Amino acid sequence: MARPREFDADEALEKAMELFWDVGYDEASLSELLGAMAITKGSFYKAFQDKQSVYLATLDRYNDQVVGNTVAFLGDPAEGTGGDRILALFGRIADLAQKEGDRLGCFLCNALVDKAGGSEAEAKLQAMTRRLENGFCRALQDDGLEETDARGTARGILTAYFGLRVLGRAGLSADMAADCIRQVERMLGRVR
Amino acid sequence: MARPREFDADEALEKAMELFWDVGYDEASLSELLGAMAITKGSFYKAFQDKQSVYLATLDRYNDQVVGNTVAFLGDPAEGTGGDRILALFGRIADLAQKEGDRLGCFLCNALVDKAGGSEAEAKLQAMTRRLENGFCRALQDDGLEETDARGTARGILTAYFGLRVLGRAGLSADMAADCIRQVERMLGRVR
DNA sequence: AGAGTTAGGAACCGAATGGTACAAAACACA
DNA sequence: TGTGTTTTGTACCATTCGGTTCCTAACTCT
Repeated sequence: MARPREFDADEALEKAMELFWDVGYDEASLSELLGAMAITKGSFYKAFQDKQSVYLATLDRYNDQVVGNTVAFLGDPAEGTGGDRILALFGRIADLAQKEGDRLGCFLCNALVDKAGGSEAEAKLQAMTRRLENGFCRALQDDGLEETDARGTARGILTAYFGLRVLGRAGLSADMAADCIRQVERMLGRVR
Repeated sequence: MARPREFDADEALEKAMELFWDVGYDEASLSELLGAMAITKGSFYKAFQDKQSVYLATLDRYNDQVVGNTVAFLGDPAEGTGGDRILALFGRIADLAQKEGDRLGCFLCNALVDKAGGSEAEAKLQAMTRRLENGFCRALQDDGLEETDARGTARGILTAYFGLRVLGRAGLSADMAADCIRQVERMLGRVR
């Protein structure tokens, strides 16, 4: 029984996430943020609390969507063995990074380095990291590895994952990516 | 034949590097920078050009000192085989990261994610990355690996290196670090 | 001691920062 | 067609940003 909102809050949050993902928290000024979200200051502060809470919301969004999809893919038996899924994930990331102009990297990884958003953001990021680790771990367990072995290997793979995403943001070359993936294969016991 | 400088420019640059290392480029405001360097604005702009050129100078400093030392260590036969040196380096990093309160990570890695300082900074960072890769590569060649094999493995190790440093900045646990190192051992062909 | 030169520090600059206040606009409902 | 409610946009806020100006202090050399 009042004036309806003229923008889609979810869509605006998506745009905000893309900006934070690209340039980080501080470098994303409020005016840039408003431009990306295609709303004005009034709507912004009416719909959300402030810049930081929008940042936290985008972290949640990344967790729900990107991390969620990734973990789901890692746990999907239809995509082959656990090892197959892990390698496929790395292949996708490498392909993405090689594309000219795509220098985003991983929002989780970038945000971990950024250290913005206070302790609340840090807690979210650690939870996301654990979730990713568990995704790798379960994929390995699907291949018959016992809990402790799978955990250890999963952590090694998680490390390689973050490393690859840093290099992707730095501008990864095709053969560099191929070499990285070959090492992941070695972690999976697939000697080549 | 004039008034001498009251501060050590090299020492001030060291402090500037520590600040950029910790919080990144944008988050390090000029006043914070001046506080860390223990000089006032007049001296700052007299001795250096501006904030960005100081940032670039700290990147050079990191390259000269930290990256230089690391590569020197990797190439020092007195420290054991090439594999020994690589594992020792990872062990040192893991120990450092586990220490409570040390959440700096690697300046090179942080700066790669930060994407600040323009194309000049980017060129320096890519050069540093290549230098590190070559350090790993030569260490592996010392163990008898041929050029192409060493190159591929070095890149995998470089990836693990960056991943470990991201996790270190995120707050690495002791067993997480141990698991990561175990995977590096696997890359080195030392099955365990 | 005096001249010449450079460092230091404070005042000042416009622009941009994140955030607030408020009036006008646009709707739902009676 | 009002009436009440919420959104929207604009004007405004103090603060901080990186950077400049300029005068004084401190030194070296003759």
